[in-house]
Order: sequence, then C-alpha cells, then structure tokens
Amino acid sequence: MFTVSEENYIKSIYHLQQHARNVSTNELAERLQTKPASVTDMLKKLKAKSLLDYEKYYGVTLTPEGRKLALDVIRRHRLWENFLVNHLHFGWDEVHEIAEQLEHVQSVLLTDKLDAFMNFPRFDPHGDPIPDNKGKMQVLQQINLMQLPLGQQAEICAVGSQQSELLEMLRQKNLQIGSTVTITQRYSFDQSIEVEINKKPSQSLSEQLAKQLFVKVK
Amino acid sequence: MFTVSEENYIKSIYHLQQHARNVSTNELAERLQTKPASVTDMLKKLKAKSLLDYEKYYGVTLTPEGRKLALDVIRRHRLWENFLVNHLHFGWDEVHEIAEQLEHVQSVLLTDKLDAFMNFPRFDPHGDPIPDNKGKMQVLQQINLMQLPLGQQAEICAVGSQQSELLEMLRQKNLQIGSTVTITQRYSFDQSIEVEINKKPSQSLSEQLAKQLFVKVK
DNA sequence: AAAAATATTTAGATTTGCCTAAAATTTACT
DNA sequence: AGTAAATTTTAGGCAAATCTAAATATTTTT
Repeated sequence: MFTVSEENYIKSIYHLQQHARNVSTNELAERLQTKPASVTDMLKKLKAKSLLDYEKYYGVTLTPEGRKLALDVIRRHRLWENFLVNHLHFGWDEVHEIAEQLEHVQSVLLTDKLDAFMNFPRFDPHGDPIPDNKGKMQVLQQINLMQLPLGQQAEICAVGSQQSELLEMLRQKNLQIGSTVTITQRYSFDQSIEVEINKKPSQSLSEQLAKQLFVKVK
Repeated sequence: MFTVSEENYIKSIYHLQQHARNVSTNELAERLQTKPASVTDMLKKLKAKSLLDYEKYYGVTLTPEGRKLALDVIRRHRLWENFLVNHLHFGWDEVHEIAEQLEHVQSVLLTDKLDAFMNFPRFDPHGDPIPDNKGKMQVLQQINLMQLPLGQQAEICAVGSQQSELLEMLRQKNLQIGSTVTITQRYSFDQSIEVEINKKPSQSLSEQLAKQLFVKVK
C-alpha cells in the first residue's frame, strides 16, 4: 500500500499542520532529519498519489485521503505505545522508537484486534488521544492535568490508560471521573504537583500519574 | 543493523539448510519469490558481511554469525505468532503474513519482554520450537502428535501453547504431560484422529488440537 | 569425451529514497 | 522598489534491491 517513508512524511505533515495551515519544505526536512531537496522529491510523489496538495514554493496541505492515512498511522503508533507500556511494562519514555517501527506494520485486522485486546483505550501513555478505526479522535477541549494553570478549578474527565495498577492508585487517592481538582503547588525538581481533590487538603501527585489525568476547566 | 531483505535471505537459507548442507541459488530464488540474478547479488553482499560462506557456483552455507541471526529472526517470528494467536485471538492459519512483518522490528528488549509476557513459550501455534534469547532451540526427538504413526505408543511431553482455552480442553479430555497415547484411526476428510488415552476407549481429536501436542515415541 | 541441458553469474537498467551543488523564487530589509 | 537573505527547486549522482538478457560454468546425456 504505502511505503514506510511515505507514511512518515504524511504523519509529519499532519503533526506540523496542527500549528500552521501550510507546512514548509524546511520544517519537514528538519522534522524528518533529511534535506529539503529530498522533501521536494517526495512531495511531488505524494501529490501524484493525491495524498496532499502541493503548490511549488508555497508549502503543502493534506487532502482528506492524506489526513485519513495520517490518522491511521497515528492510531497504530499510539496503540502500540499503549501495549508496550501497559502490557510489556516498558517505561513510557522508552517506547517511542519501538512504536515508530511497529506503526508501519500494515494490517487493519491487527490494529483492530490490538485495540480490542486493550479494551479500546482513548489515550496513549503520554496522554495523547488515540483515533478510532474510523479516524475519529477525541477532540479535547480537555487538557492534561499537567497543563492546568495553578489555582484553576477543573473536573477530571478522562484517564489515559486502563492499566490496573493505575486504576487501583486512583481509587485509593479518591480520584475519579467527575472529581474536582485544583493545583496548589508545582515542584520543578521532579515535576510533581500538589492537588486539592474535592476541596479536601492537598495531596501530592507524581508527574507520571498526573499525565494520565485529563481535565475540563470549570 | 540488518535490512529486512538481508534478514529474509538469512532466514530462508537457514530453513533450506535443514534439508541439504548447501543451498542453491535457484532454490533461494524460488523461496524468496525473486530471480536467481538477484540472489547472486545479495549472496555477495552477505558474504562480505561474513554472515555466510559462498563459493561461486557451489551454493551457500551460513556461518555461526549467520546462524545466530537466523535464529533471532525465527525467534521473533514465532513469538509474534504466539502473541497473535493466543492473545489477539487470530486463527493459527492467518498469522503468518503479519508475523513476517513484525519479525523485522529490531529491539532485543522488545523481543525479550514479549517472551516474558507470554511466559517463555517453547512452541509456536504451529508446533514449531521457539529459540530462546541465546539462540538455543528445543531439539526435539519429540514429534508432533499428527506425525505419530498409527498404532505407535507414545508419551505426551509438550504442549504448543499456554492458551487457557486449550489447557481447559486438555484437562477435560484428561490429556496431560506424561499421558500415554496411541492413534487408532485417522480420517483424511478433516485430518482428525482417534486416540486412545492411557489405554481408555478412543476419543476423537481435531487436527487443530492434535497439532498442539508433542509426543515422545516409547 | 563432446554436445545438450541446466544452473549460475555478469552486465547493464530501473526504481526508491536520498544526497550536494547550483539555479530559481520568495521574503525581508533598507 | 530594489537588493540581500532565506527558502525552495532543479539537475545530476549514489546505494540498495531488484530486473532482463547475455555470457559462462556445471551437470547430464548420448
């Protein structure tokens, strides 16, 4: 279907497009660790396959087909990251490279079965949303607890993983969907935070735990 | 480290070498679905990397290094097949293609963690032995139950998978490691067999079940 | 042992994805 | 607006892995 290289270009363009409507040749070259001249070559090729619109000198935008492919690759990547962390017990910081390889195994059946095996997780271990098999991704007004401004009241609305150890910990700390939280303190040393849960005295949360929690500002 | 192509050549040579000491260019081309001329090119390259000994016109043999790589690729392949069948619930006949892709994801850590996750299985879903992380593979005088000659008494000594559904079924049929079995009948229609277990009246076993059982001739 | 048949290698191209260097275009600045 | 700076594209090449066709070596047959 598509080569590893093609998939990587499309994925990178998708990510860069989040920040700007049009993606430049240089940005892409930078991100893909390659040279602008190589990017130009590939863009022509991908345009011919109508995965993107490319206007000489004026950057590039994904077509709906391109976007669909990007979401598919991202879905595979994030599902594998989830598997590596929650089932093979990798650290969430050591999975990226391996997931970069696994994401290019092309089999819709495999992807869907992996999804089902993990009980259709909606977020990967870094807190990023996982597109479903139709390419729909939780568009979150919701933000990661780590990004919540100090003192701002918010409500927990999602958890990034279904790992039993995590759920157990949340239960004990009395953190659940719907709980009201406010960050009262941040420690730059270890990125841990103090959080007031349902107006009760603050508790300390590690960065690792906080990254699994998603909140809606109240 | 090695390209996908290189790994596939080495793996194929290993398999073909089981039948003959020296592997010919044509055999390899046939197995790899490519042309003899392409094989010659690659053999020169692999010789330069000292993965194999190659004498122009006289075929090829793996060096110890080549054999090590082959076993590593085979290990990855069979571990993934195991995962696909026992955890993602693929049919054992639909996993080969996907495992062909997964086997080329290069990460020793990943392979070892996958191995541990599945509790160090010694056989894949087709009954083939899985090399351990040192490249040691169960050298079986042991054969698959399907290959046992009619009337020949034997003892069950291994099971090809730890899948709970399988173990449950074996328990109910009173088949366990150490049980004495004799095949009393074969049906070519569905490849099922009638087996006498511990001298009790025969029971019917499906091909799929029988393939999971390994026996030592008594 | 020579000729015929088969197998293997060499030579020369092709495709993919990348490179460098030079040319073209756009953007930024005075 | 016109030039300098930055960006992007083009042109020409390279390495990997493949191909076809032709040449060469081995094996089989007579």
